[in-house]
Amino acid sequence: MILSAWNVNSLNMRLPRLLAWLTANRPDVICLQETKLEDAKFPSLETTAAGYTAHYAGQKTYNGVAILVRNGLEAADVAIGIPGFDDEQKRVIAATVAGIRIVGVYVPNGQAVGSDKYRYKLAWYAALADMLRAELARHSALAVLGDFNVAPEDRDVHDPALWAGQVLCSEPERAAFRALLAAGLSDSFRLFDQPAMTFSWWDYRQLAFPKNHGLRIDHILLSPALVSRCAASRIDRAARKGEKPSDHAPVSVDLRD
DNA sequence: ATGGCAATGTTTCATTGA
Repeated sequence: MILSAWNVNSLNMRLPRLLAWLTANRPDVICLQETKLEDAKFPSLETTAAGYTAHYAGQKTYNGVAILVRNGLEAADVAIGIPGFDDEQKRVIAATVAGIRIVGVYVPNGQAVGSDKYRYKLAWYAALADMLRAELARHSALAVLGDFNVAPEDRDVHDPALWAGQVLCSEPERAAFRALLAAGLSDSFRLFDQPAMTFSWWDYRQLAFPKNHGLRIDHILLSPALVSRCAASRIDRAARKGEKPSDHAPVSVDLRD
């Protein structure tokens, strides 16, 4: 079973790339972030034609998340948002597929350390941790996938000195991310030996991608029951190449049956 | 084997992203 996540930075702009990627990779489930589409404008016809059933929670211009489930699998108990956390922004969607509780997340960016958006990000992370503790109590098989907007360690940063203390790398953000791990989840990428300087996001500016000036901020977290099934965790850097790429690459895990 | 911001809507600039 393959679970994937991809911040598409506008599903409208990225639909041709997404459909091609689905055809080439055939994940069983893919969580999308930054669809930037109201629900009425979601391209259901196209995702259906590609062999996926889509569940989504979107809004105009910003945010927006979706879970696409390959034909032959059923999505049960679809839920939007973080229970008990009042939030206009569409950033979380969950579903149960093949006995696995899937939570797709688009964590707030935080803009700048100390800003209102930064405080919102940290509050949001605390609410997510509460939600995931509750999900873990109900589901032994839990996968949390998406754009976490945190580079967990310096080895997830192309130039740690440049980024030290900056948003996405600050210690309070890293502590907020580690709180998810402390709840009982593992960063699937670090279950395996990985090449150094492997990233999931590169700025559109300043030749960041060809210079590999990136960050690893897109993650797949797994509960112990899924860690024991996990055979691989990877980032598809090739998807960042070419015309009109998203600034993020898709991330995936392979789970044994 | 890559390329010098991109996407959106408030639209010809401002806002946001990371």
